Amino acid sequence: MEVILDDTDIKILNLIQGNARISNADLAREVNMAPSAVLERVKKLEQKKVIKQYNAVINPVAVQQKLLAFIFIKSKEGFTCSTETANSLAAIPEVQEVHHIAGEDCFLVKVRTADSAGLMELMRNSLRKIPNILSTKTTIVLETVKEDHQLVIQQKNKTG
Amino acid sequence: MEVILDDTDIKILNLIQGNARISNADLAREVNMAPSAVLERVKKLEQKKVIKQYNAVINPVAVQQKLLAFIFIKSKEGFTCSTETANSLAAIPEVQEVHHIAGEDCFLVKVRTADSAGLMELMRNSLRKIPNILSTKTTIVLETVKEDHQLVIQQKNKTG
DNA sequence: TCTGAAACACAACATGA
DNA sequence: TCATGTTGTGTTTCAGA
Repeated sequence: MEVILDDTDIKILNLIQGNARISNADLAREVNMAPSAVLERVKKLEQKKVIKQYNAVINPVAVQQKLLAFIFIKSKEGFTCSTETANSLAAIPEVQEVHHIAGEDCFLVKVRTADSAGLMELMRNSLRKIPNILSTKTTIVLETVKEDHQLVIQQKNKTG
Repeated sequence: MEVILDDTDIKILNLIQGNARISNADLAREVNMAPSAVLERVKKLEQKKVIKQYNAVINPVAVQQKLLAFIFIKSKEGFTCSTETANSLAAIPEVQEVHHIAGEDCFLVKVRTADSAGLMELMRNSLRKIPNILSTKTTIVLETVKEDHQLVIQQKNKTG
């Protein structure tokens, strides 16, 4: 099912993606509509899964999650990269992202742990237990300059 | 400044990170406190930047952002990896993440575009304009199995 | 740092256009 | 799909412990 979004929807998405706790009343003021109409649109966007979730972004350092790493994983299935392996990776709480990628490796995984010892433990315990993993290649992040998951949502041309 | 979080704070963070729009009243019920006390804690967590932001997570496909890629970037400064280059990368709206990484390459960048043509355009226009970039190595994501930025926040032992 | 109370604002729903 | 109006609930502030 294709979702059709008009300019008002896009305006709402752009406002809400950077400030999920904006009140419906404020949202209504920003787009010059009645609150009830805006609420209806937001509910519809949630229902259609255009809005997937509302997250509070927490400073990892404040909660003792100081290490960030990307791990490239090669699996036995080679080209096929079974969803089973992918799901096993996804089930690890420290794993924030699992991507099936093009190229020699099968998966790219983003993990966050307290420190290098935590990463070691994760690799020894959680990863080792997943069958079909052939090899891993870990890239440690020294410093994160930007980490923002807001999308660039294009408004349609009003003259188009 | 070190931030001290007690178990109530951690409970609040765990609740709010998965549901940023939870009402303060519900939050208060969950932790068995008066709404005013919870509000005070949340405000403090925001002020201390433990909570950095409230985001709505938007389905990229619904807003025509179908391509996800990771780009490894080698820069002329080699080992130093100037913050200037990092900031130039961070300034590109399609760039969601910029990490300074250990190893041969300098930066790992996560980008989201409409399609491969959009990625091509980004590399030709935005990246080409940044001096000091020596080479890039792009990894295309075929399928994202998991993408969740919630942290694993550990509660302290009540018996400790 | 918490509770409790009180004023105000908002969310949510129904109705009708 | 939107505006208006009503009701119940939530937010926010303040005093006091």
